[in-house]
Amino acid sequence: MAKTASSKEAILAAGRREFAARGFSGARVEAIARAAGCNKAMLFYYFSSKEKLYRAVLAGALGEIFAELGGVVHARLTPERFMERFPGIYIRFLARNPDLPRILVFDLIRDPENFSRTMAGIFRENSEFNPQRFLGMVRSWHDQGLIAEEDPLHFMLNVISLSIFSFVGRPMVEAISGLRSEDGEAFYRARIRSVVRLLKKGMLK
Amino acid sequence: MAKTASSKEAILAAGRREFAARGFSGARVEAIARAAGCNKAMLFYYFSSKEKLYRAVLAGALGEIFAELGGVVHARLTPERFMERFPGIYIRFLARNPDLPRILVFDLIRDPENFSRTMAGIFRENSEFNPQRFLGMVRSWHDQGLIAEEDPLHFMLNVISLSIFSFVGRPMVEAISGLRSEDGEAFYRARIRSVVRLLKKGMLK
Amino acid sequence: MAKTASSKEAILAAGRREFAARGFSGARVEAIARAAGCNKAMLFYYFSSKEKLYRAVLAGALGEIFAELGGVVHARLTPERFMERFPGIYIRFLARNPDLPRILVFDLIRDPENFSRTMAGIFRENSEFNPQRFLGMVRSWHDQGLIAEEDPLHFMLNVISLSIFSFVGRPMVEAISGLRSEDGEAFYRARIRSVVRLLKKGMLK
Amino acid sequence: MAKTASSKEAILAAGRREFAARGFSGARVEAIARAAGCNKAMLFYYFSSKEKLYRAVLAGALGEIFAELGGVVHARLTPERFMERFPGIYIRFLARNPDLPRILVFDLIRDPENFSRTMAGIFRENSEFNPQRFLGMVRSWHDQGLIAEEDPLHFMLNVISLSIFSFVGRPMVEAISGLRSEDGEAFYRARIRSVVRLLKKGMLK
DNA sequence: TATGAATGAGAGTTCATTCAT
DNA sequence: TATGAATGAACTCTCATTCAT
Repeated sequence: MAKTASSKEAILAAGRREFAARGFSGARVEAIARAAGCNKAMLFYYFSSKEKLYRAVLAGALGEIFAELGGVVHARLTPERFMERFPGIYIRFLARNPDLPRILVFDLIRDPENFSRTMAGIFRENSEFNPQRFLGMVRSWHDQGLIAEEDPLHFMLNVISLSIFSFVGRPMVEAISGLRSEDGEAFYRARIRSVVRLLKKGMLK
Repeated sequence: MAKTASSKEAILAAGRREFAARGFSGARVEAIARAAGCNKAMLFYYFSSKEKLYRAVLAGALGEIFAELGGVVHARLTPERFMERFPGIYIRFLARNPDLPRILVFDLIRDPENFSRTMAGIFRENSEFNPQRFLGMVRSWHDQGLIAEEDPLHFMLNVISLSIFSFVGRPMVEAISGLRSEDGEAFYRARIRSVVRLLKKGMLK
Repeated sequence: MAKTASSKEAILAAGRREFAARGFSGARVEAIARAAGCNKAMLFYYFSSKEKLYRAVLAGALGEIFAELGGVVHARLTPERFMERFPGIYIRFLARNPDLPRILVFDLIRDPENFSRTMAGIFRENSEFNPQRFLGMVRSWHDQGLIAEEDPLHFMLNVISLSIFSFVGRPMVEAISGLRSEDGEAFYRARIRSVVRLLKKGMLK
Repeated sequence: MAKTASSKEAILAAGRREFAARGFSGARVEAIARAAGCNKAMLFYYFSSKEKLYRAVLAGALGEIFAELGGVVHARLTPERFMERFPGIYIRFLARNPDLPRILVFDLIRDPENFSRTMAGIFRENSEFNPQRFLGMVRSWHDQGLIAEEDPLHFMLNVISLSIFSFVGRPMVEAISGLRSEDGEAFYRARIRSVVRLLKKGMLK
C-alpha cells in the first residue's frame, strides 16, 4: 500500500479483503501481509494474532455500517421515509464495500457469540446509532397505526434481509434462474426499486 | 454413528455438520472422521479428497432443498397460493435442517462459480423442480397482471431473501435489538406469518 | 534409529539427548525428529507438544533413577552399608546415563513446581522405592545413635549433593583448579572412594 | 528500574534475573528490556548481542563469587578454620544472590567450554583469589597430615558440592521427602551447621 | 542515548493425504 | 473395508537483530 498509510492501516485493509474472500480459516496471514506490503511479523507486532486481527476487521466493518445507519435514523423519521431511503443507502453502501456483507455473514455463521459481543461493543462506543431508540420508534409507528408489523424484530428482519441478501444471494438466484443480471449500477438500481416497492406496499398500512 | 448406517453415510452426515459449523477451510478431516466414528483414511477411501467430500455434501444439501421445492411448484399454482405456502415450507425445512442454509451461504461467498456449477448439475439430475418452468410461470403471473414485480429475478430474490436470511440474520437482529426472540417453534410461526403477510400485501396486485 | 524400535521410543531417546544437551528451550523439535530418524510431525502425533514430550522424558529419567534406588534400600539396611553402597551405585548409574543429571538439574531450576509434581507421580506408580519408608529408616538410625545428623532432609541433601554434583560441577572444579581429572573410569573410582570416605567418617557416630 | 541507575546497569541486572530463571535459550531479550525499563534496541546498543550480554552476566556472577572467596583464603589459613567458615560464607552469599547458582549451573551444563574460558578470564583479572595458591595450600594440608583427602580436586568437589547443591537440590529433596523445610534463615542456619559438621568430622584427620 | 517500526530466519504445530498391513 | 503410522508442505507465530529518526 501507499508508503504514507501506516502499516497498521494497510494490514487492516488487506485483512478485510482476505477475510471477506476466504473466511477466517481460509485466509492466510502470509497473503494478508504481502497484500499490505509488509512483513508477516508486522501483523503480529500490531495485532498479536490472526484472531485478534480478525476481530479488529470485524469491528471496523460493523462500525462503518452503523455509522452509515446513524445518518438515516433521526427523530422525526416517518416509516414511509425510512422505507424509501434505507434500502438505497444500505444497498449502495454494501455495493461500495463488498467485503462487509461477506465478513458479516461469514462470522454470523462461524461464531454468533463473538458477533453479538462485537456488536454490543460497537453500540457502546458509537453514539450515532442507538438501536434502542430506533426500536422505540418502530413500536410507536405501530401504535400510531402506521405499519402492519407489530414486532420490531420481524420488522427489522424483513428490512435487513431484503437489503443484505441482495448481495450474498445474487449468485444463487442467477444460478437458479439462469439469468445473468446486469452488472453493477443497473442491478443495484433495479434492486433498490424492487425492495422499496415491496416494503412500502407490504408494510405500510 | 450407528453401526447399521454405512461408513460412507456416516461420513457424509458428519461432514455436513462440520462444514456447516466451520466452513470448508475451517472444517477438519480428522474431526469429520471422528464424528463419523471411523478412520481418517476411510474418508479418503470413499471420497478421495476433502474437496470432493465437500462437493458431495453441498450437492446433497442442494438436492434436498430442490426436492422440497419441487413439491410446491406445479402447473396450476397461483401467486397467492405460492406466497402463502412457500415461506412456510421453506422456513420449516431449513429449521429442520439448520446445516443447509449455513453450507449454502458459506459456499455462496467462498466460491460462487462452484456453487453455480453444482446447482446446474442438480437441476440436470433432478426433474422434480424445473427452474425454467418456474420462471415462465412468474413471467406469466406478471403478464396476467397478478403481481407487481416484472423481473422474475428480483421476485425470487425477494422471496428467498426473506426466508433464508431468517436463519442467518437472526443472531444479528437479536444483537442489534437486544431482544431475544422466542426459541424454536414460536419464532418460526411468527416469522412465517410476517413473511407471508409482507409478500402477499407487497407483491400481489 | 533401528527400524525395529518403535518411533515413539526413538523420539523419547532422542529427546532425552537433545534436552540434556540444550535444555528445554534450547532443544529443537526438528533436531529431535532428525535424530530419531523420523518426521517432525510424528513427534506431535505421539506426544502432541514439545512440552509434553519433555515431561515424558523427565518422567522416564526420574523413573529410572528411582528404580535404581529401590535396589539399594531394603529393610535391614544399616547406615554404614548405605553409605558404602549408595554413592557407587548412584554415581555409576549417572555416569552410564549422563543425560539424566543434566535434565534433572535443568528442570530443577527452570520449573521446580513441575519437577515436584512429576516426582510425586513417579512415587505413586513406582512401588520399588518408597521415600517415606526410607525417611523413617533415617530417623530410626539417628534414634539408635548410629548417625550424627538428626534431620533426614539434611542427611539426604548431603548424600545426594556429593553424588550428583560430581557430574555437573566437574568442569567447574577443573576450571578452578586447572587440573584435568582423568577421564572416565579412573575419575569415577576416585570420586566414589572420596565420597564414601567422607560420608562414613563424617556422618556415622 | 530506578531512573538513577544507568540503563546499562539496569539491563545487566534484569538479564541476570531472566537468565537465571530461564537459562540462555529460554530468556527473552524483550523480557529483559522490559524488566530493565528500556527499549530492546538499547540492549543491543550496549551489549551488541544476547550472547554478549549473557557473557557479561556470567562474568559478573563469577566475579562476585570469587571476590567473596578471596576474603576467606589467606596465607595462614588452617583447614579447620576453612571448613568452619567457607560453607557459611558461601551459602549465605548464594542465598543473598539466588540467581548466581542458577546461572552457574545452567551454563555449566549448556556450554562447559565457555564456562571454563570465562572463569580463566576472571582469575586473570581478579587478583583477590588465586586458585593455584589455594590448591598448593590444600596439598600442603595433606602433606602435613591435617586432612584425609589427598587429591585437591576431590577436596574441592566435596566442599563445593555440599554448598552449592543446597540451593539447586532443595526442591528435589523436598519433593522426595515430602518435608517442606523452613523457609529462609532457619533453613540456611541448619544447612550450614550440617555441612560444617560433616566436613570437619569427615575430612579432618 | 533513546525509540517504535521493521525484518528474515526459523520455531513449533497443523493438516490433508498416503502407505503398509 | 478398515486402521495406525507416516509424511511433506504449509501454517501461525516468535525472536534476535537492525533501521530510521
